[in-house]
Amino acid sequence: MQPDAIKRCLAGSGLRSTPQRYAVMAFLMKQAGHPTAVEIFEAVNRVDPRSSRATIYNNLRDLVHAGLVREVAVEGRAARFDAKGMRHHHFICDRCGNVEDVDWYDVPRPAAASLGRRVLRECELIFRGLCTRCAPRRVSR
Amino acid sequence: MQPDAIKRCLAGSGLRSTPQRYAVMAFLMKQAGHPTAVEIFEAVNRVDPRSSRATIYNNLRDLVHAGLVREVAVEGRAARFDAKGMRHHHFICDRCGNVEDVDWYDVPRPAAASLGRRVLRECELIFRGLCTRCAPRRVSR
DNA sequence: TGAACAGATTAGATTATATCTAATATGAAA
DNA sequence: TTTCATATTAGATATAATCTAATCTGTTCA
Repeated sequence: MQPDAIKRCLAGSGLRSTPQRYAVMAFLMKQAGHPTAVEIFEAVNRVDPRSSRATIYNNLRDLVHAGLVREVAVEGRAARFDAKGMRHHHFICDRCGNVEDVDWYDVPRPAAASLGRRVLRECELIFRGLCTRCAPRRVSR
Repeated sequence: MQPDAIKRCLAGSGLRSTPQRYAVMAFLMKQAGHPTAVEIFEAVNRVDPRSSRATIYNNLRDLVHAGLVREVAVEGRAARFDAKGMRHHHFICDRCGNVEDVDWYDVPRPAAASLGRRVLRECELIFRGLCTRCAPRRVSR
């Protein structure tokens, strides 16, 4: 069990462990950034068991549905994915579309009255602006 | 809201007032929901000056860039748009993808340390779950 | 008022992203 | 092992958005 945390993780969510699915999960867990489906496709195929595009998308859908992976929609660009490790918020760059993590802190929930009959599953806080690479260097003044 | 207000609004953002652009803005301002680009395309063309798909997308891009309209990316679905009227948060339905408004309340900003060199423009709070139509009806009353 | 022209519009092609199909293969339970 | 529900595959298809290059138009200013 301890030798393979990923397999346990998949089994615990009722997902069969296949080389392709395992590779996607392993890649996302060791990855610091927030790759797109195509980037994941290329990365896992660079190693070995060749995964088709459909398999990557299928597995990402299943992993998101199982709550192991988070999908971040970015307007005008491909969605990005990350393994749900430590809780965190997301910063999306206006300029390059990159997604970066921001330390997690608690967010106040809305008043019951403004939710009405809606069933709240989660609150997501997204920051927008210029990411580390796109922000202008500070100029002494 | 008088028709002139829209023209002033556009001019104030350095945007020329054209029948097509005006129609997009007018539609979004009188619209309670969060239509997709295609829905806007169909709605404004149902009235009169025929707008091409490209014009709808161009104008939406310009209006978003001018800060008059907000774009909401929804994973796996088309983006949705609304005129920035009163500040509000968004609720995205897990099941149908609909976007609904939630009363606005202030969100605490992250600590400067966790932003680093990043330039923060805005904080966006997104709620997820089941929308009014998709939530199961309450049994007891 | 009416040129002039920067900016806007157009139809349709193109690109980008994601899903579907149906034939085949495989993990894991028994 | 055998079994079979589940997963994978290549390629086609669907959907969302952008691009192209020809044409048109709002606004400015003489």
